[in-house]
Amino acid sequence: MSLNPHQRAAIKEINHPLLVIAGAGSGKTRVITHKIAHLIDQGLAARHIAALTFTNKAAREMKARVGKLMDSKALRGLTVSTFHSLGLDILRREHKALGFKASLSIFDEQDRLALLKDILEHSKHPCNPDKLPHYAWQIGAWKNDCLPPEQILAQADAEQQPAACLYEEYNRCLKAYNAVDFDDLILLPVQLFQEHGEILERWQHKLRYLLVDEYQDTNQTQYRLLNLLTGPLGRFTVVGDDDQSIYAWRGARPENLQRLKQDYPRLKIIMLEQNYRSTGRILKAANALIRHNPHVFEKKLWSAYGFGDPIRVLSHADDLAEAQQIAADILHHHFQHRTQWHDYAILYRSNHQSRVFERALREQRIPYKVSGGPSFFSYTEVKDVLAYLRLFVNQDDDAAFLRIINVPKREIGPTTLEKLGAYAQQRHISLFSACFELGLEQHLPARATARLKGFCEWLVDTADRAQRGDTLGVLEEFIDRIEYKDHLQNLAASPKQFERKWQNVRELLDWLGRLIEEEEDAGGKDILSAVVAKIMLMDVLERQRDDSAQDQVTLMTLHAAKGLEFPHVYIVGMEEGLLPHHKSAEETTNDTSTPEDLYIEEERRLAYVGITRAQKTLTFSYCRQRKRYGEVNDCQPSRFLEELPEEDLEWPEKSTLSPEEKKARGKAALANLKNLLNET
DNA sequence: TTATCCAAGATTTTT
DNA sequence: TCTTGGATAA
Repeated sequence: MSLNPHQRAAIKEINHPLLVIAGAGSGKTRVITHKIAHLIDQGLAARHIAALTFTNKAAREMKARVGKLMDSKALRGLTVSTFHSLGLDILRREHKALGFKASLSIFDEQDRLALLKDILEHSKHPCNPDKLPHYAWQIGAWKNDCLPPEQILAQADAEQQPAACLYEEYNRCLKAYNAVDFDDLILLPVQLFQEHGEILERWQHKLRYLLVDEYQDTNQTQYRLLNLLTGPLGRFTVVGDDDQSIYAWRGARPENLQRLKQDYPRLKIIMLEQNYRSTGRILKAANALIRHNPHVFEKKLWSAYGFGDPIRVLSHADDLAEAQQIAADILHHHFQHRTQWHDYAILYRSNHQSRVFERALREQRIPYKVSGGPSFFSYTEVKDVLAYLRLFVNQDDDAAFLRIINVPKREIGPTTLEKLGAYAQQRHISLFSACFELGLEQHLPARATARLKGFCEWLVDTADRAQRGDTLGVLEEFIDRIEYKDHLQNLAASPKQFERKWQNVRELLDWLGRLIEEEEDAGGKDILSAVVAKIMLMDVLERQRDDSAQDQVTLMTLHAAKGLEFPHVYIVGMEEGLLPHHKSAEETTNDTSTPEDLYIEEERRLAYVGITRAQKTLTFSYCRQRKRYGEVNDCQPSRFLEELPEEDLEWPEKSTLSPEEKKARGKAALANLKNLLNET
């Protein structure tokens, strides 16, 4: 397909910083990939170009698509990666300037929580242990806003003071463990560049043009990184859509779109409004819905395709009926129109809604896949094995140490660890180092010390052999040696569960094998270290590479659906309280500026994302009653249904209430709920 | 140190 | 309703 004039303009514009406002389905990935090709044609070497995405999947896809445009020789050295991978790359190369060793560990969310808990238990912070998740969230939020501890401590009010102290202590511990968390992968490079002009210059020299996908999802720190890397000239193209910003709750700052105008006066803005995905009617509905949000960049999607079928709105007695009828509807439609199963998607607000649909689809013998859900790396067995690997690479990684020191059982229990921890804390050293200190024997019984030492020696020995060669062989052997398989068998509730867990371990090892090979081919040193760091940044989607080829109905959350498209889309659970979801009382009080409105706006964008996934037909559904946590509740249809053009809806059960009455009811119900939450 | 029971809490989640 | 983690007993 050829490019339209706007797309072509976006590709040719290379002398000004460029913002492309790209509506859903307007071919934004095509713009980025063609622009990379264009830049190379203009004589800029591929190694000076970087395209940044948020997910591994997006990066992979982009790589594949550029690969189709140009031959691989011209693309050598091109960077197409996630923000986090780029950050890791920078950290691994510049670790000395930041005072880290090359063998970094990466802490995930669980590691962060465990570390914070440990800090609270071992030192006398004035923090309430019950609010641990809140502190973890707060620290992440500060890091996403590019605010290091020193700055927070200086400006924190009395209420924030405890969390600020905790933040500082937490960072100190990370440093001591030679570890960074996910947010540090962006924040530390920013700090590095701010403090070391010569290093920044080197990187600016290396990366001379940056392209960013899903720009509306950048947070403050990522924006700053972009700022620094592209320099005052602003050699970048960023592509985004403010209407598809659905990650503000995670620190994304869609206002980064507007900020560009102020920070780069030379900025050019190009709008892509022609949609190559949906029927006119679906776009009309999407435009109508999103008009209810305030806009800085007015845009209106249009399509050269036909107007299409009316949008259906189905009403059901309860969630069970909803699932069964939609399964029946898909079955019927499938046979009537001779479609493929993968033409259908069922989208919902929250994961727990998938259950009842899974059952209904199974009963109708409709093949399906559930996308999303728990990440591969959230499984205990995967985390355990990874913890061992992290320790092989970096023995000071206390989070990993604590995780597996007694897994499988080695008769090293809480009492021993308690004493070891206190000792390590007092000497300001890692748990691993503490095991070898002579002074430790005064605090612990000889048997316990011997066991600890024995384990540590084995660890060093294994790590050594793994680093010297036949890395994968050593890894296979160590799984055997610690009798992890037996451990899983003992732990598992059923043979089936055991099978699954063991399978996960095998899969992890397969991956490691592949990554090790890749790394060896690339001729890198420190192979194990590189591989372990890389695997921490991967996600479950990597596994589904093969799945996607199968003919199955897709079930997923609206969040997960961003960037995808399906001929026939069902958006289910269109109810007040579910699709605008009710927020917890705590969060409501946290925000300062009209939180209620901002919140509804993001929920509306979520609905917008859902609608714009549909190519040919779109069906909404809601329940009059829904079972929640075992309790039956009455539901009202979502206010968003009222915001769609009535003449395009086929809504047989539309209630007799006027829109105003409904809106009032919805608001009242929400207010009521908030009061209830506040009181308790 | 390990096994078992009970209570709390349950949006979304790119890395 | 279901899962997960913490407290308690053996």
